Amino acid sequence: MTAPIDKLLDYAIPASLSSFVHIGTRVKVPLGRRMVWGFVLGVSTEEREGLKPIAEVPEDSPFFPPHLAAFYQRAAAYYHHPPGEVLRTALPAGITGKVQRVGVVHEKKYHALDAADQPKGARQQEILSWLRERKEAFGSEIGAVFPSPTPVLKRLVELGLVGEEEVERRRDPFFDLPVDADLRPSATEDQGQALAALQQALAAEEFAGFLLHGVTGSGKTEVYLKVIAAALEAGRQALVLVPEIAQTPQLVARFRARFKSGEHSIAVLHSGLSEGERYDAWRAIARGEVHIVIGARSAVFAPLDRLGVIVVDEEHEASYKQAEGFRYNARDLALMRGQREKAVVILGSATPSLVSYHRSREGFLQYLRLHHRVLGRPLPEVELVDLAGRSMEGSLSQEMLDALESNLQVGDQSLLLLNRRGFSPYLLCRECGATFHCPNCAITLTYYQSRRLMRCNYCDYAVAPPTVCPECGGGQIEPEGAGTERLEEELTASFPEARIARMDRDTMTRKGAHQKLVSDMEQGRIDILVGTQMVAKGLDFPGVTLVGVVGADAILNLPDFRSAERAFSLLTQVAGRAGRGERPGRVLIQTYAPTHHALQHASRHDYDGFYLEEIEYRRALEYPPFGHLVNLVISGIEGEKVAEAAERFCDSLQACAGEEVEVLGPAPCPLFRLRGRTRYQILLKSVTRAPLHRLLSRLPALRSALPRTLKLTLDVDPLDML
DNA sequence: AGCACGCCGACT
DNA sequence: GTCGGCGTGCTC
Repeated sequence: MTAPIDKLLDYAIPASLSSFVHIGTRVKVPLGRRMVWGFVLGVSTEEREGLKPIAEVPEDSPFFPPHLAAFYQRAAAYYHHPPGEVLRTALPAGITGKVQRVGVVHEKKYHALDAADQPKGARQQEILSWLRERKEAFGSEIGAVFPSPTPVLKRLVELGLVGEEEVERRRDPFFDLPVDADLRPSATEDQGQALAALQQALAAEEFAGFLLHGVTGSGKTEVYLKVIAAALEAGRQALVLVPEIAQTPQLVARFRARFKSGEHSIAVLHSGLSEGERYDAWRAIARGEVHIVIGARSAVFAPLDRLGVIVVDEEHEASYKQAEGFRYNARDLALMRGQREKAVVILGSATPSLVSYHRSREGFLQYLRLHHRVLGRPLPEVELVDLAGRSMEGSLSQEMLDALESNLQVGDQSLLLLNRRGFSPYLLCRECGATFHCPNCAITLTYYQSRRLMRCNYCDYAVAPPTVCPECGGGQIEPEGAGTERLEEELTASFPEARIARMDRDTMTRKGAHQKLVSDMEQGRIDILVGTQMVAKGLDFPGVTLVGVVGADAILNLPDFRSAERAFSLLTQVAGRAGRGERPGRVLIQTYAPTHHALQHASRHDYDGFYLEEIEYRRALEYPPFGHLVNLVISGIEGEKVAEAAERFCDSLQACAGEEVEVLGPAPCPLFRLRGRTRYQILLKSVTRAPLHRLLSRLPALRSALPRTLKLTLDVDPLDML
């Protein structure tokens, strides 16, 4: 059922429906007093008393091939999440709700019949001879050549010269987009070696997991393209996961360029699709018409039947983890799926997650390295700018200003990273020190000068900034610290002649905004691009020779055991944006902690050095990859009750836990209040997974002791614990 | 989730 | 004497 019920329910198959009910079919069934949508995960011929019958099987079934039923259930079991909710996440939206919001769209398709007759009308002759040439065509295709052809076609059908049929039409937003020219560079030596290993594994038709570790600009995409071509050649299919499609238009464009010929169909799944487009893409995949699926994390559930290759690009990205509801990690599920379907799984990254790198050293993943940038381009030189003891007027040091100035002089582009949205992270009363907090969340309100408001970045609460301090009545309320909006303003003041643009969640909301900014950068219409971590990802601008990181410390200082890893990875990624063209790049990182190991190793492009140092911290604390974590969050409106219940719940967990599982907490979450709810967390830690899963399987029983007004959320393998 | 049941206070 | 608040339990 698409309801949060922990178990699967059994229904009788009425004789009249028996030939339509298979694994993967969508069915309407009675549940209590209502009718709900469900999906068939298993079929049995055994007779059983007392089952309610399936009420209806719609025409658009089946939705997924039989072997995926087991995969979905495995995912549900691993994350201890109700199978129905898993299906709701996995399948396209709009088919499981009360109202059927999407449906099949039909279109007329015409074909010339075998008849020598010529019609009398000129228009009829014109269209018929065109159609005889083409053999068959959709109504819309004919309409594109001849204006309003429908009445003419109707007459031709009546005359028996043309046949028509209703066919299902796939809504495809990429259908009309122009395709770039395909460049097929020959493989470098590194790429050749990686490809040989991958193709051998593909030919073996067994599961094989790879970590493709290639510095930025080393040509990982070309490796993906070539392996996928080999898989298609062998009659198998490919699944490509990317962190966020909207941010990787260049990658999608290269796939479309390479596989544009009619024989291979690509489906692109992403959050920007309408429900109808998503539904159509899903159905086309389920019918076996699609050979390559490119998509964000939920594409890991796509109903491909003969998978040969799964690519997880930028595997270290946190966006592979769904942060609410069914909290799965698409990278981990991709490995699970690859094992079940005997596919080759490639995790690609310039900065692999510590966990994946560790798994490659342990032998679970085969390690492939691309050492060099293509065309022998050098990695940029990185300098750390120590801010300690300086007084700066704005956010930028003299070194940074000088570097920007000289880059402007020679006409090169610069990229500045500041991982903070808005104008300033908070407003401060100069007289009494008051700051302004979100009433729903334990966080200061970010000040947005352009819109004259203070906004919570977590719950979107917004309010006009006060002109007098509500605490002391003083009138000196000023922004403290800087976000991208303020940085953009500072730059405009320092470099009035420069063309400056900003890229963050606030400027990228309009449809096509991202595309426009990318093309402006590519065409050299921007001198300085300011942005949040968005600018660090997936973009390839050959004109950028200077990258500046304005506040490295904001990334380092999050209260999370992974903050060093995240900082190393983000800094390395953004540094890799410099010098991808003909001229070498340069990177400046401003920090108050220049000796931090993440910064030191990032500045030397030394992944292994970082790994060897960071892995010892993890080992000492039994954090991943040495221990496995589950984060339990108990939340509710009334803070007192939550604290009390969390305490009691923790005790009962402790009582069940046994020796191997450590139960830590309860502790207030770093975001103690979020969207009006008070939150406590309990962390479970274990060196092996089995005892952890045993404890979690007792959770439904333990949960019933919690008051129903409180919510318990469960996060297996959490990525952040805020 | 969504629906029914059941137990308490406030009203015609 | 009944209407409706929400805490609790169940759904093949």
